[in-house]
Amino acid sequence: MKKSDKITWSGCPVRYAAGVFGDKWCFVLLRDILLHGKRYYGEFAASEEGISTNILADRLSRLEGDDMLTRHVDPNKRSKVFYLPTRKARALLPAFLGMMVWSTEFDEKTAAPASFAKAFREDPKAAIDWYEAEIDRVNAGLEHSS
Amino acid sequence: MKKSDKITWSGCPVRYAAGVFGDKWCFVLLRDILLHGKRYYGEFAASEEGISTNILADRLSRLEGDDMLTRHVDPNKRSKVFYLPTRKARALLPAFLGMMVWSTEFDEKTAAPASFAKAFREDPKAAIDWYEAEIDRVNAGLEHSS
DNA sequence: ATTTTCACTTGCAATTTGAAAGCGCCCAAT
DNA sequence: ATTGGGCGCTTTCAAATTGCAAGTGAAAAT
Repeated sequence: MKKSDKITWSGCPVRYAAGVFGDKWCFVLLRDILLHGKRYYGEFAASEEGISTNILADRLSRLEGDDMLTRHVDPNKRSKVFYLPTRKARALLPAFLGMMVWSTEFDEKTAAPASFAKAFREDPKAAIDWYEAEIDRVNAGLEHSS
Repeated sequence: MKKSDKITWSGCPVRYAAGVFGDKWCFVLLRDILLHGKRYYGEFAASEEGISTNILADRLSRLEGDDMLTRHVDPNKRSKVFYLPTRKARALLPAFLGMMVWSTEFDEKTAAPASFAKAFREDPKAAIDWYEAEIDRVNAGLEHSS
């Protein structure tokens, strides 16, 4: 029985969000996909945080099961696999960027430039659109695939 | 050694956020404080999700250590304890409400009314201000205390 | 004085995590 | 045709975390 099977919580939006990505590694994976343009299993495995492969595989399949990612075998090199964010995952961008703004304000060691928070606060929609376009750009080379 | 001691991750805003509240129970506690007006230990312990008291105590002290909450003995009844959200915790409201909007869109079993998401999307600032005012109102009766 | 309330703490079994090794598939080179 | 890597997981097992239940000690109520 997987952890997610036990979470039968339903109704409360915060519980729902916690069930889907209220977990250190899901957080990091979604960041890599939504903000860092990563798509391949190997790219996730190589992340700075050093996720171990058993956890990585578990979280990827959980996110797939939650309709956040779709799994694809690379048609050009069928031993490689990539994951694309669904519309549902992409819709998290505003909340994710909101968290980033929060971190840049309260983490004294933040690596994010102040200009990011400023830009987001002045025109959130423009900032979101910029990241959306990035996601499209990264996906473009992949989404003709099975 | 506590879990938070090991997370020496610094720099990345998403990692920072994950370190502070990227955990099911921290999520739920912050929801109770920011959105449900809960302040007392006993109120958290009685939450629908059934957090066990050892975990509750651990998360409360972690959040206190992360400067999200301050702990206070109730001066009117010194065997009771309450926790107040700091400015840092309150600053999470926009991101939290953003997550709620996301959940109401993608959780088919959501209990949140569609009107909430609609209101937030039409005027995020007004929605945030409404919750801020609620927090002030709940705090008002408590914050003269030690 | 005694019991009850309340905020934790402790003990312990069960679950989850994480580092490392293993496995099977695909592809490239020989 | 065979071999050797690269790659995406899966397995193993010890260590860390969780969660239930019971316990503790201070403060209130009786």
